[in-house]
Amino acid sequence: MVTLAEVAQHAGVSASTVSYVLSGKRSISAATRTRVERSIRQLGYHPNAGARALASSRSNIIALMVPLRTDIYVPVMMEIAIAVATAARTHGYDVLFLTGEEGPEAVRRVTGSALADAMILMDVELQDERLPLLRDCGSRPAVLIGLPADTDRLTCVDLDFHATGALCVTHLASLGHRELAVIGEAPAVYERHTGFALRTLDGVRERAGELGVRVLHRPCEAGYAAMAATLSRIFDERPGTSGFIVQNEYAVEPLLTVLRQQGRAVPEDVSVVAVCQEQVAAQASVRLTSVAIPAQEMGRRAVELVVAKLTDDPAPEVALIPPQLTISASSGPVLRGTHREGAP
Amino acid sequence: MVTLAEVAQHAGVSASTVSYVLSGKRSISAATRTRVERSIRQLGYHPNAGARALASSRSNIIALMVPLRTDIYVPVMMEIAIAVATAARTHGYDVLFLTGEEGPEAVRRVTGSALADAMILMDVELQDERLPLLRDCGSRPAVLIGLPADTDRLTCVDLDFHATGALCVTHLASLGHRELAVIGEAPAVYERHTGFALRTLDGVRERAGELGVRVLHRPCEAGYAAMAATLSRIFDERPGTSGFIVQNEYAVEPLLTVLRQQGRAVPEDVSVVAVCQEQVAAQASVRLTSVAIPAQEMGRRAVELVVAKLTDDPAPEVALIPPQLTISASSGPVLRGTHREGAP
DNA sequence: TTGAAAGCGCTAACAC
DNA sequence: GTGTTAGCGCTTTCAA
Repeated sequence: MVTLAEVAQHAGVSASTVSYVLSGKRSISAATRTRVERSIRQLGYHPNAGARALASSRSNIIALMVPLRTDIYVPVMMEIAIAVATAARTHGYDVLFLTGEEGPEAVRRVTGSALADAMILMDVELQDERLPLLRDCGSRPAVLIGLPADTDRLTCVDLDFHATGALCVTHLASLGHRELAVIGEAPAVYERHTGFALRTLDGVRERAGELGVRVLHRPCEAGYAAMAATLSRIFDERPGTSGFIVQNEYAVEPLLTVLRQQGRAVPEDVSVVAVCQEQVAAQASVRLTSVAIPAQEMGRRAVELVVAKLTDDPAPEVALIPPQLTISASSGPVLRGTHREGAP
Repeated sequence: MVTLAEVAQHAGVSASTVSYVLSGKRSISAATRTRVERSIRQLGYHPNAGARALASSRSNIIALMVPLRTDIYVPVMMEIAIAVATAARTHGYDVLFLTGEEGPEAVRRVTGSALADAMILMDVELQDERLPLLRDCGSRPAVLIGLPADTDRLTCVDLDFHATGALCVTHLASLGHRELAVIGEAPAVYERHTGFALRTLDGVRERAGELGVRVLHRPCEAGYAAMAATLSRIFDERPGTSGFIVQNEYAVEPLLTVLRQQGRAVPEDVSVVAVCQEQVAAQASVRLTSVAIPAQEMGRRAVELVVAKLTDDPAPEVALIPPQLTISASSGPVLRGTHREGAP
């Protein structure tokens, strides 16, 4: 293993000079810098991470806590995780991959051992048990991807799901739809008070109230059978339903398929607006009007906020990303008054 | 920050005693151990990771390199990653999350800086450019999830895809199918010589040769349009095709849908066997006869192998997991000689 | 069964 | 612009 001392000797300078060439924390003459850099390259020197962390009390590691659950759509989680890792590297950080399994204990362990300089948490619940810990140890900054109920002294990034819900309703209402249904995430997601699902619903209801349209909300498990059952109940209760908002990637294709089987054409008979990953909207059997989950941007901004807090020390803030509606083939104006029962 | 020295003082023992209580590397009297443990708890002590890494030259971190690509099914990647992280924790390791983006340079960086004690690589290609580096620095063990062309001095874990391909053919042939088609991964996956896709194909062809059945292989992009085109070509070329092997999670549902649209009933007219994640097989619109990708087991075994190499120093080995065929509703005996063109 | 002390490789004052 | 040096907090000989 090549050490800094060996590089220093090889270049004929002191250890601190090598260190400063590496960190750029003080000015170095061009000649010295060149010499040192050549030695580094020739010897294949890599600074020892442990030593550096010990001496500087900075590990250059950001911990990322991902949920273990798979009822929230996995590709989005992965897209965020990869965006975090990629963005972190551009700032000189590596990413430690923690699963939610350990719960709050992981926060204690990682901050306590100075393993990571900061944390990014995904899948935050409204009353998350990890939050008190994060609020305290202010020295180790944290950024949440998601929005808890109380954001006091917390930094958060998320899609503005409230605005997203409202936007979907506005779009459908503008096409003339007066009876809407929200096909939601699996019941478990609501039961554990996941912020994004509830906030979307709030936005939907608020705007629906303003515009005088009716809304029915139904959580939905993955799969075709579950979807068929859900749709039956919806049309039983509200036969006039003509607009769907679906926030559940696993439910998108089942929804389209079951509607087709029932002889309801999209968008002639019913319109569908999805809140989902862009790829899902594009590859569905009907190209979907949708609000995309900006996973990459969320990951990238989380890193930027973390790095900012590590560098300066700005006030906590909540960064909400405005939703963008992409209008495509699954939504259109109300065309027919009645649904042709049993039509092919 | 509480240090080991403070714990020692609080417990009235020397620093080394505290260290040995923690590591268990020498015997400690029950009384001393109790006293030290109490102090640790009272003071909320967590060993400093950097200091520990520096002194012991072990970081207790395993680096996991995940692919950036999303043409291989993301939920499987995530399942493996989570299994790795979970298994690693049970052995006292944390996981560093590296994306393939940096390529071989990441290997150099992580091993050079002693950031990680070992590496696990996913999405290995037949001729992977990271392999030479791994073979060299023998001190830092590596385990591949996947199988490159040359496994000399390398440790690998993977599903036995060759046997998987053979197993699928055997099953379909035993049901009387004589003309098979393989719906494969996206062309890009084959073009970059990804081992698992090619090995499956080898297994399919070998067994098909032995059993005298014909096989057509078609890579397939995600989406319904691509699938419709692919199926047309297959049935044009081999109208008698009655058995499908699909190895592409993104293609599963499109395949079933397009077959249905063409009036080909599953399994009455054609049988389908999938090589895919268990969840996909279970939630498809027809419950699929399939060989599951044992993602969790792969992740877990990769960690076990890494830990073993870190502990003892066993010879490199290749661990292939035998495939398990689950017979379900999508495969059955050949029933009809001819396909009813245009039937509903 | 325990303690004392010498590093591990690097950073960052403090000197010049 | 550069060198000297005192730690950072832990592990692990060596001694007792």
